Amino acid sequence: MEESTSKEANTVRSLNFIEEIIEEDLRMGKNECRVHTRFPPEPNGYLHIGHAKSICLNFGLAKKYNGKTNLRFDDTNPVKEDIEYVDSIKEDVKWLGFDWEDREFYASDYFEQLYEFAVILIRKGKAYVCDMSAEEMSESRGTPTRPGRENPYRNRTIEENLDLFTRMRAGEFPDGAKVLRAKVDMASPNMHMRDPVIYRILHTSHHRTGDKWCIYPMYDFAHGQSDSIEKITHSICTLEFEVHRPLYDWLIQEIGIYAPRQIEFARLNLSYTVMSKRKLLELVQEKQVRGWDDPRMPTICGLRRRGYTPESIRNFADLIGVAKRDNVIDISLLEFCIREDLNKRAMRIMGIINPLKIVLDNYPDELVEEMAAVNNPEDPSAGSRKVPFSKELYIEHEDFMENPPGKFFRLAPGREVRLRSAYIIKCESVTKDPVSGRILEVHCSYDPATKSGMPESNRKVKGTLHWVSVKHAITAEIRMYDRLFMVESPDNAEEGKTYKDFLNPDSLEIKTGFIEPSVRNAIPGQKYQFERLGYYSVDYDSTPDKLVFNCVVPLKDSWSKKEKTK
RNA sequence: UGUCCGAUGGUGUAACUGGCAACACGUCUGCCUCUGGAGCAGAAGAGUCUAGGUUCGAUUCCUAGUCGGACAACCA
Repeated sequence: MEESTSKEANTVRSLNFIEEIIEEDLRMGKNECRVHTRFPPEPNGYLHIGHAKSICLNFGLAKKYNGKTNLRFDDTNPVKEDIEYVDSIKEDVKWLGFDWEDREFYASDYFEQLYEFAVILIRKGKAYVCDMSAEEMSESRGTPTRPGRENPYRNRTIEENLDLFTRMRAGEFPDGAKVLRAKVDMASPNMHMRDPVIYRILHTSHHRTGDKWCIYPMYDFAHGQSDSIEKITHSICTLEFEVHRPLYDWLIQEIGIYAPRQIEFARLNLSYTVMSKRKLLELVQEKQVRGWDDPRMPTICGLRRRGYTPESIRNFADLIGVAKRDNVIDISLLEFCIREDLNKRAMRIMGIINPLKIVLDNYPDELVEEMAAVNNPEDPSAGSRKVPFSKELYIEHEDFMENPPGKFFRLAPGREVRLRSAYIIKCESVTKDPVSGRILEVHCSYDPATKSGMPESNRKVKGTLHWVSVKHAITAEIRMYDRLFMVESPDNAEEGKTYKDFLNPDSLEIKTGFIEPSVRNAIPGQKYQFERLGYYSVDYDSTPDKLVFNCVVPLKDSWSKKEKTK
């Protein structure tokens, strides 16, 4: 005991590289020793498990160092954004268990300020209005290995630029006619420094600012400054923004405002799924799945609907760690997290998915007994419930074999087996369809002395089966899910193939199950362990008349695994 | 043929900042069990991309190379 506590005390968890940077900054007394992070989504899609990693990171860091985290929407592109997405993002962050308090911000809140920043740049001769078309611009920008060319508009006077930019804002020019560019260095080895566009004309109304603006800042001109305005101390983002950092630094330096410290980490990849907003959107639009919250989707709302808990996702985010190298996390780690959580909390019930009828020949025809069943062996406080037992029962079809192999511990002719929370039964005979040879029902005898809880019930038998009384069972729709893709990395498609070629045609299987009556009033979101099968969550489609369950994750099954590897 | 970033078991992350590699998932044994779940006990699995160098000593530092990733949207 003492040893174990001292062992735990000695296991000081090592810091990840971001925590190391933060602690170093704290030691140096930077930012008055504040830690202030932010989660900055663009409201143009639903959040997925990769965002969950970032959310847990940002909010977790602030919590650890007594700081704050803002929720800020980087809503600089009205053509792709929508209020639907901001609502879903807020819901998802909240559901994950994080609170941004009163700090819900929008880059669009800063449009006026950003405009002023642009004017500062123009006045300093560090920005100019450019009339080139997108094609011309891309042509003159060069390539990563070849420097770009300077263009004639680069040398417009400050006065002319000021005038033109004012008229851009006033709506004098059509979309695409002009842009405002930062004047940095057309020969920079970093493409982002080759006079990047910082404002474009878009006569599109914005979900928050309406028609107030017809010019909108580019992300690169809004993101860093927004962090600066919010006095973010550590701007944590994914690796692909590493090359943008010199631009952000340049902008902030030239404008002369507070400089946050940007730290980049590797985004999450999960095996057997895709993680890009674009691809997830395609799956939704092409109806490959039933929507953003389809339980097969790696979206947060999909995982929620599937039956994942916020705790399990937070724990997952914790276990995967943070680093800069590319990674692909095995989906089995996510599954481990939800099993671990639900094992401690989910009520156990009995349900049959592939029914096989058994008849207890020596059981009184009309008798119904109420069997006491433990709700959760992991949690004594969960109590117990009554489950009706009668002469005719359903068991799982896979739990019976006529000619079983060696290590089969379940029901077979002449064999005894325990019915969970009930009696030990013995298989006496099998009735088959004379034509097809299919097993119709199995006849058994029960041993009245072995009722669960009774003194003589301790007899050891090899197997225990779950069951449900035929006349008391309620039916339910059971949605079984398999991985969405058949290969580990659907993104790495060989020539001529796309991730969609690897979609698993059997990722959804709908079955009708027979469930014990105690769950009749189950409400959507309620989670259960169907004993010996897996964890199931009541779907939103469920009604009192028609229960619908989602299989969250099956229980580990060392028997079927052994069979499969044979 | 550029710039930046990275490289540790099947996977992910560590290694107290130079002292012969740890934790978790997964895998495999055994025990236990009225869930073949859970739990318990144990095992296998990397000598840290390569080659040099510094050092008594390198996963940690230096150099060169190899491999992988990111970057050429009026997207974010």
